[in-house]
Amino acid sequence: MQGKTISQSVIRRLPRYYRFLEELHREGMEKISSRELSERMRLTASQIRQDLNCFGGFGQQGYGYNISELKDKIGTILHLDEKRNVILIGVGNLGRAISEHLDFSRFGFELTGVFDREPSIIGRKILNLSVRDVATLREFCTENRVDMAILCIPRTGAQEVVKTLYACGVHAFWNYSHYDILADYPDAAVENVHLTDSLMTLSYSMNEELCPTSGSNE
Amino acid sequence: MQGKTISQSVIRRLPRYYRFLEELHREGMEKISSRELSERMRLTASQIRQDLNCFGGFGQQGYGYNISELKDKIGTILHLDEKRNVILIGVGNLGRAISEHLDFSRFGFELTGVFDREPSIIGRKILNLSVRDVATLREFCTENRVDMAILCIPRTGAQEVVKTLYACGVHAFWNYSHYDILADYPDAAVENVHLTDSLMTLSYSMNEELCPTSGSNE
DNA sequence: TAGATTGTTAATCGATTAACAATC
DNA sequence: TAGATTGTTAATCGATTAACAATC
Repeated sequence: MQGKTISQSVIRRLPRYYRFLEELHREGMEKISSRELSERMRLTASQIRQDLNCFGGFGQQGYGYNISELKDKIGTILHLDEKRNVILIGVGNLGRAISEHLDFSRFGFELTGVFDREPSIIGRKILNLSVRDVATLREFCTENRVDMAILCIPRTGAQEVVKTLYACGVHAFWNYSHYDILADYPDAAVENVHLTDSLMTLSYSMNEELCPTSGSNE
Repeated sequence: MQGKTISQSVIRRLPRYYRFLEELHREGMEKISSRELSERMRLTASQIRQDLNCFGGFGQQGYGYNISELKDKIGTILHLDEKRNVILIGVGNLGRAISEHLDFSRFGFELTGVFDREPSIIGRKILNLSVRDVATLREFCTENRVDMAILCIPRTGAQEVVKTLYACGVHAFWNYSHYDILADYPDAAVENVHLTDSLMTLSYSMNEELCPTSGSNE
């Protein structure tokens, strides 16, 4: 379908476009030009048109872009309209927060299984699901379709769990652990969330002089 | 001190260097060459040397880099050795998870205040801190030094809170809300964490054919 | 010293921006 | 039709990679 492969830079901007378009749609706006969108998103109109044209001509000369239509088009590109089953491994603070805080269904995901290895946690309820023993993971994945796994466990546990999951055909991971999945499974779909990296980046920038005007070149 | 400004691409790689060096240090390794580090991190040796040389010559010809020393140098660049006070706004699932899951002290941060607006939550304990009424935020920030705020509240609440905080001199934000702080305060130090963007990116990549070998150019 | 590996300059590559013809 | 704004090509910019002289 797509002629060329899409660069990572473009892909990483798509969710942001989607969020902005969702918001504009909610506000009742019908159309928008690349110029106006560029001002709101603080990027260039050129970039927006380039990005969108990776996927086809979604706009109309002299008019702009239909917001609702464009939002849906990007949603389709992101596969948000497909139903996928997700399981969560690790029901600590983070796992519980992610599963209860995020509305997965907005993105086509449904949480269908929740696992932990702590006996004291197994059997508890998370949303409408009772926490299963991670020892039964293989069994669960063979009996149920699982499209993606969220890993909220430490690095060591993650390696073991991914091995099991990958063997069962689960090749997509939302990885909050620091285990480097791609090193072992280069063809897996992996999205790493390194909260500590983000915190360190902030740490760097908060102490830099925030004076873009001071241009001493000596 | 620094001759040139450091590009965002370089800065974003620093935490990852730090993590890898920490791990190598823990494993007891003493020195490493840019080539070996490049293999472990899956990037080029050139890039590593370029990146590090933005901040000075940390290596030694014919030898490589001293791991412990380099780790500390990068830690200093990231200001991880400075003590900063942090407050958390919003003690829902996410706020609680972040404050209890992450060890802030590893990065020089100390959590000194926790706020919410829900009467049912105010007064509860998070770590060793009892949750304060967000109405007392201004008071707290004038009486105590606050270097950074973590925002785990919805967009609407965030706008209000940032206004108060910014006026009190808090100019750094770890922002889990979808409120666009930089639009209103362009000189603030902001690190946005958009978990949903990450999820959408994964959604995109998990359905792409993961066949880098298939090179049909038609 | 010879070997290894950095620091740094030059070459390449890719991503962003600018420009403008196409077209609604 | 005239005006607006896209889609797309060309120009620019920045980041990555390669190469190699400096040096431990």
